[in-house]
Amino acid sequence: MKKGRVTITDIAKELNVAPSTVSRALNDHPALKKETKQAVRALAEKLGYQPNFMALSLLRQKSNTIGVIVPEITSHFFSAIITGIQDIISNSEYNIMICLSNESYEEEAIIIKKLLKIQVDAVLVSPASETKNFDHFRTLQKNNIPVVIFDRDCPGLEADKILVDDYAGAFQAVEYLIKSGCEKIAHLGGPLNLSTTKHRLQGYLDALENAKIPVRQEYISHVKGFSHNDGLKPTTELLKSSHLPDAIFAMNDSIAISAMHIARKMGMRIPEDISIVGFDDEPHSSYFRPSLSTVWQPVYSIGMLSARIALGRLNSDNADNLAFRQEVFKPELVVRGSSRPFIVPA
Amino acid sequence: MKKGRVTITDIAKELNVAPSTVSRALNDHPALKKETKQAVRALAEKLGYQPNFMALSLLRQKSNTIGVIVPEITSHFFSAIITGIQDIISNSEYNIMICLSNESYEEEAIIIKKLLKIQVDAVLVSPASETKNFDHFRTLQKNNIPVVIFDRDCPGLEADKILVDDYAGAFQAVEYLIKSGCEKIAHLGGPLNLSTTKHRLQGYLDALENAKIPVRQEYISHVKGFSHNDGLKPTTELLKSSHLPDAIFAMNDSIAISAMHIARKMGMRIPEDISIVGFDDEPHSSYFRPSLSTVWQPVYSIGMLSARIALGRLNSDNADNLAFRQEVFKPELVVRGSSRPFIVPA
DNA sequence: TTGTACGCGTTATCAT
DNA sequence: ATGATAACGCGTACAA
Repeated sequence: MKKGRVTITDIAKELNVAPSTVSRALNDHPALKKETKQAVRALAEKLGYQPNFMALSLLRQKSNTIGVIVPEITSHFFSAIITGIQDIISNSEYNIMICLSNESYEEEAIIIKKLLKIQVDAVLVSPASETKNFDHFRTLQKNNIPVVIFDRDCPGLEADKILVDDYAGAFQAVEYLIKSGCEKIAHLGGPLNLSTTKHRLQGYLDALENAKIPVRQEYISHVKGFSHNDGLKPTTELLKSSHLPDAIFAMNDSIAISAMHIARKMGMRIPEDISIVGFDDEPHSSYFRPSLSTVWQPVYSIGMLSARIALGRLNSDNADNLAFRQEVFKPELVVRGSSRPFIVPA
Repeated sequence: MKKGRVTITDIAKELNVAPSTVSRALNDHPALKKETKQAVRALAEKLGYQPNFMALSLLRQKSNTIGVIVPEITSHFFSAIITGIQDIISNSEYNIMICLSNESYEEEAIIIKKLLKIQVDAVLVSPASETKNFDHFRTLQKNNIPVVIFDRDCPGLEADKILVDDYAGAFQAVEYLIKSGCEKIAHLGGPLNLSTTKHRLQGYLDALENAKIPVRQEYISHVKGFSHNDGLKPTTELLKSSHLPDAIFAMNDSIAISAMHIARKMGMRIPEDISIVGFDDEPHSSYFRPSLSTVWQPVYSIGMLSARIALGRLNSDNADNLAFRQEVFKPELVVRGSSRPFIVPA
């Protein structure tokens, strides 16, 4: 009796053949007698033989692992993207390793070192909000590891990119607010170095300009964070000012919801006194009262496409020569109860 | 010039020493001349040497990977647990591989085969709601892979378990509803083979009995799923009946929120006409109007403790002999606006 | 103090 | 049709 797992050598000994024969039998090598093949397979089955993944990895210099780096997973946004990635990759030969940067550049850099160490075959990444320098991603590329950027762009970095047209989404949202009769529209934005929030701000600004509404700096604030609690203070300050806005366009649903919360606490009616629009269309947003108007993003598709592109790079031999892909998904405004009704003319 | 990564052999050649010497220098072997050690380390540094993870894995027969299986990650509950797990494990030498069962027994079994194949060193798992047989977990154990069960219990399976006292949480919630004056309390429950929802149902039943309130079967329904949409139909049916309940205890926040939605749609006032209490305390629940009364669970701690216990098994040599741990966290009722106020006497 | 040889499990190449 | 051997990169028992 032998301890440990059963190896091809074990099978070989038992059958009085060479290990290489066993290997060939298991891999369905054409030049092999039917009987030997069958005998080997039968015994392998009986002994519960499992190929040793690490030995193969060492031999092929390939970990069969794809790294995925996201800022966090507690929001529906990233968890849904990851679900999309999983669903594609779990049907491939690859495994996926999910890593959380906690929006920290430093942690992101550490993660990349770790992924380099375990020799991942590809990396999908949505950079931390702190990240301004992309050299750590370039390091991956220098090691022949394909990098796919999703959701948050890295200007200047050459890589496959799956993005969302945040500018268009924001523009559409603010244009709608204007058409519904709002004139004093505030924006609760995010970090300026983040492509997504930067573009949302730009969409807001351009929609105002397009309607010849002057931009007022006191209507724009930059929230330090992405969750409910982070929106409370900025909203309070905004609504305490002498010039009350009649609408708020928030950079995401969580902030929009905390804005709704504060507005109501201060005695304002939604949407009669103030319209509120978010971004992301998180599943619970439609269950608020009033239900939250927001901008929907194809989260699941973003994940699936990112994964598919990564697999494409890994499977095609001439992958290196292929031009980088840049796909931009269109978001969609979803009008609900937190903003004044307005039928866009067809 | 050589392609590929630099290995200890490369360093050895360049320095005219044996590979083993390089290995020893890098591992700070005591019996080695200071100068050789320094020379090797200097060159290793210069060449950017990185130990080959796969070679080490093969040598030690250890993947340094811990598998984590959860039903899904889009709810805050599991994503927060995973964040807790990550935070502990990322400070160890281990990597973590997150796998989604999608509440399916079949997928769970496939995942376990995959984890077995890559020879994970330990597995943390919260079983799918479909899972009734735990032999696939036992298979892991037979392969000397420690299994840590969290949140959802596996009756009859001997393993480390990190659970929550769902019974107490439910009992507390329903007892509170009774004391606040509710008499016709309905329950929107989950699958009966799931320990969590089964215990919540039992807590509900016992709290009623404890108050000598007869149980009415038409007040109990079993929701097929865990998300908002799944709660709509059961709630509608419940509230269409001739015997209207004056309270609903839902098995989780999402279902509670869809119950609030339907109740309001049918013209009921919350909490005047009907009290609603959920379970989980998802972050957005406090922002609903009225804010949702619910039962809080220490999600992050569940994750951290599960990870710590797994690491403990992996690091101690006599781990096999150690008795299995079973930790049960206490949940806590959080009374908010969706249920009638009631001050519990001190 | 350092070099040699072997093994971890597998496959590919060369030989028979 | 199948066996022997080398190689992937590293650590270590043994030899020197």
